[in-house]
Amino acid sequence: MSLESVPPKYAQLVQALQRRIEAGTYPPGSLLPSEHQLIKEFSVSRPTVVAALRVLREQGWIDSQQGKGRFVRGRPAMASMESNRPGQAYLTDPETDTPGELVEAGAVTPSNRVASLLEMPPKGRAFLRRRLVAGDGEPTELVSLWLPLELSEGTDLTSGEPLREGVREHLTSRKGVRFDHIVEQITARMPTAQEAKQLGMPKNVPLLAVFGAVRDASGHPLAVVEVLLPADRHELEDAYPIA
Amino acid sequence: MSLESVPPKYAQLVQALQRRIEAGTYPPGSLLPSEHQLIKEFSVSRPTVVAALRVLREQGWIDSQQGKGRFVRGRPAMASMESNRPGQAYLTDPETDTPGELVEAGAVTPSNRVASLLEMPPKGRAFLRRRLVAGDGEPTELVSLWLPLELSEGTDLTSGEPLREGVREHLTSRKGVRFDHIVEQITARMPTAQEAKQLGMPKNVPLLAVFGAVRDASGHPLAVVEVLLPADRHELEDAYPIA
DNA sequence: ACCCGACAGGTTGTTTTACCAAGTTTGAGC
DNA sequence: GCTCAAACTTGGTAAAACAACCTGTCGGGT
Repeated sequence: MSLESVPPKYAQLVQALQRRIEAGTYPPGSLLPSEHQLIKEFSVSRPTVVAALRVLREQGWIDSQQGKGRFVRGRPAMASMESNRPGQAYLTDPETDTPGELVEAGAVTPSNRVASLLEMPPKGRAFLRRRLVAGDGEPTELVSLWLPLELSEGTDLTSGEPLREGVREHLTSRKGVRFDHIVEQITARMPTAQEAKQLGMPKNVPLLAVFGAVRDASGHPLAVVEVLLPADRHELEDAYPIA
Repeated sequence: MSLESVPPKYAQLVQALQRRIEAGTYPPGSLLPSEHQLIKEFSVSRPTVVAALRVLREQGWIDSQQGKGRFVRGRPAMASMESNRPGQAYLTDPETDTPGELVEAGAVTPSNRVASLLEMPPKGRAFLRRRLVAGDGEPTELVSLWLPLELSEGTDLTSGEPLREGVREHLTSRKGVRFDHIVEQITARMPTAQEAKQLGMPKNVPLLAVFGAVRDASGHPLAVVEVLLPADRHELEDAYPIA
């Protein structure tokens, strides 16, 4: 009983072509062999070849143009670029992984913006956990997490101790909620006196404020994360393909 | 000579099934009709049905399980949220589509940041095209495009006239370059006196500055787009799934 | 000599028919 | 009640045909 099952033919073809592109046999910009040539070389049928080429196109390795052929684009550039979304790290990594200091944990009346992102009434109350994250011994980020009160009950978020697991993992196991996607808003503003003091930054330097509204698959808001970054020391970087 | 070409059958099937899922005919969690049932109902062949269902699965509408069937997951949460990347619109849409005013077009010595993103020597020269984009009769964005000099030669970008096609299309047809992806940096700073004047904004409001380095498939830089937004009037919004 | 259209041959895109393999459920027969 | 075969499901492969599109070549005309 051989446990290793052979992959489908079209998947084997995908791998073979990827290897040739990476090895330079098919350099970027060149024309790939036509379907008919691939059929002959690999002794497979046309649907198999087309299935393999469709995968390669959807993954960004090649481009196809009706009437002309298929062009090599090279290894998809986005493969190794992991999105470095601020706030996402806070949701997945334990607080004990990054040095920092808990500055607030308790029920508050959130700002209108946060209340709106949580889809709660303007003067209602929510749970806030705020943490000053340090890097190289200096404070660098002020991270705030707002939750509906009922989501915070029975969790370790209300304690003053650093979390030993990520917020996402904690809420999933304790409350059974499923994070699905984040709606992110980025804006800039001048810091308040308190924020400037906490972050150890000049008062005339703007702040980058990133709001992340965490939602479940149906779009219902679960939490809001705000990350405040002094603009003179940090910036956001991201990479994405052009359609 | 009917200009409206009919979409392929499998695409029609995709739309029909999407409408039924949205209408609740196929509620989330339920079992979709089997391939055979869909073949009979829509009078198409099995590969056509399979192609449509493959698209739906890749887009996250349904789940499939060999031997059991296909389950409805519901409208994918990210479907309607199109990434609203600033700068991307400038690259794809004709300048004549948006009201605005060309404020600069010529060779300059770019800032260190732009030179670095273009991977050119610090004191070299590049072509700059800068446009003040208006909305509701007020200036709202200052969009700048830097190109290596050799990429600007022989294009309509050097003229003072508004472009009648997108920058990407223009450069692709004239110079044969292929845009592949963008590396984006977001930062905030105070406006210069000239920027504040051009944008009609107070001098004490910060600017959101978005740098987009356009690259080809091999990572070679092709152009840099900078979008300046007054932070009191605009912010960036985006949505993305959590892995 | 030059230009332009028709045409042939190549390419990918879409659809159909057919068959086999593999996983799941059901029910008939023991 | 248990076993196992039949009937369902989706996954994969093969062979064929037509359509749409691009690019040359070969004309004929100017």
